[in-house]
Amino acid sequence: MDLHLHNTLTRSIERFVPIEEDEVRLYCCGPTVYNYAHIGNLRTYVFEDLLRRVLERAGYRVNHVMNITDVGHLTDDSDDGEDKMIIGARERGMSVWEIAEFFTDAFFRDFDLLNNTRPTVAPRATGHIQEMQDLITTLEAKGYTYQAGGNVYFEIGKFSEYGRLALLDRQQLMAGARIEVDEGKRNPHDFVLWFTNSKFEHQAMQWDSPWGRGYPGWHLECSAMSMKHLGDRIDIHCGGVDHVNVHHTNEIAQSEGATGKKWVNYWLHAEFLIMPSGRMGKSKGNMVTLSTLVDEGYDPLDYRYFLLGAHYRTQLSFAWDALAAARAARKSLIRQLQDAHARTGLSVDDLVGGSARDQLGATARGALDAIDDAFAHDLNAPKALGLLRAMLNDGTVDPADAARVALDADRVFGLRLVDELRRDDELPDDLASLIRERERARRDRDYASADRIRDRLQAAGVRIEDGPDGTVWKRE
RNA sequence: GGUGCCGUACCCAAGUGGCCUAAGGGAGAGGUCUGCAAAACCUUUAUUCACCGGUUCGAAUCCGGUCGGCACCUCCA
Repeated sequence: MDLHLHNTLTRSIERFVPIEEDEVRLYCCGPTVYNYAHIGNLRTYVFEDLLRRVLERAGYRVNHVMNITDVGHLTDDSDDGEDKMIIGARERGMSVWEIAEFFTDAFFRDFDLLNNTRPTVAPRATGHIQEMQDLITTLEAKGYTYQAGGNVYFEIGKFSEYGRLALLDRQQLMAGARIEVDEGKRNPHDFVLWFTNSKFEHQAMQWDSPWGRGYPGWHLECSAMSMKHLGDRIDIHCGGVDHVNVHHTNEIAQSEGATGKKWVNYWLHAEFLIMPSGRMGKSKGNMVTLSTLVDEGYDPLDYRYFLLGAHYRTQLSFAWDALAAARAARKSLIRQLQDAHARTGLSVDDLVGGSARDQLGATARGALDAIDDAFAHDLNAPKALGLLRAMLNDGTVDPADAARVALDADRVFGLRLVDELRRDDELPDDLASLIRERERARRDRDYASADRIRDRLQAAGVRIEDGPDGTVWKRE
């Protein structure tokens, strides 16, 4: 399986070649834990999970690091901002440490509900203050920094490659277009490596440092933790597109400035989920969380299916209609799979285990190959999903083959299709006897009783379908 | 001002120059089945890819332009 991925560095799709033959070093920008993740944030994590699953399918061992940023960051980049963690803490009446823990737990709950694979390591920024300070010391020794107004800055003018990722022209950058210019900066795009408390008396999280008591700048943790857990050079770094211009651009400057080596070989960025009112954000008042979807009666996997229906590099508009369509589509996919399974008479384990490619019929094998090709071509999940549906619609494919291909492909889709089949394997005795009772009633043409029993089963989450071959039941 | 993305059926959406007289899903319509219901299944819905030029034997796909939508350049996936 030859992987091709879109690299933001070159704005083109490149063949993926890892540094080590069998292993991939993957760093994903994680959450800042001062509030709930919204479904826009979650789109990026589902994309990263897709990437990870495809890498593993291609045979790589993935060392996947995702940071938890539990240090507050300013509300904006000017020096008079307030720490987001403090705002969150004040609003909820908790300490900043409690806030961080609370929202980290909430984050991983959503993460799991979407069936994302947990990272190998999820390091916390507050646990890496020393590493960040060491990084500053290194940069200082190499002449990339200066101090002004109590803060330590990175001087972008000293890093000749600055802005290459974002294709920024330094002459064209609009200084202070939308933000206050920090008087202390030599260049408006210089950024803070270390804040001291000289200007922030209310900062709740502070640490001693060679530059005074304070806290780290917000780009620093990713560089420091990536280097600590993955080494000086990594294969892939990913995050949302909004990070290209500032966050990742600055991360590159400080990382490569410190090591003198090329830091990241492939940059992958997920496009945004867009609300009808524009970008989602707390301040815009258009924030939707996974809990919102669940409260509206959706399964988190309906949202995952919705996301899989669009390529990660295209903006996706959120709409309740579209989510409802995804739910219906996921249901019908499960139904097709259940039917295929039922026609084989095989156990679920037989179908999961025996998916050796060369034992499949030609059509099924061709479909599986095409699905893998789609995954390998810059993670084209929507195409792969279409191919899977087309194969399931193809009446000439042996049902056992169809089920095997579906379950195999689902190791990448992550829709828990195996679990859906297993749920059908057994029915509690009381419900089973109700079904038998209803069958007798129907034989006796006592349709009133039969309908009453059907309603009871429905209430218990079991749907009854009377077909030409008898009655079958399905879990709702 | 800079940097990108996008415009494909009623809606979402894939499309890696010829297998595209364009996947897949949703919704709609008609039908089969059925005590009823539900589900399922079948049929059906773009000779066309915003528009105009160009390159090519050949373009939805490449190039240029026009119109329209969106995002980033503020912490923000």
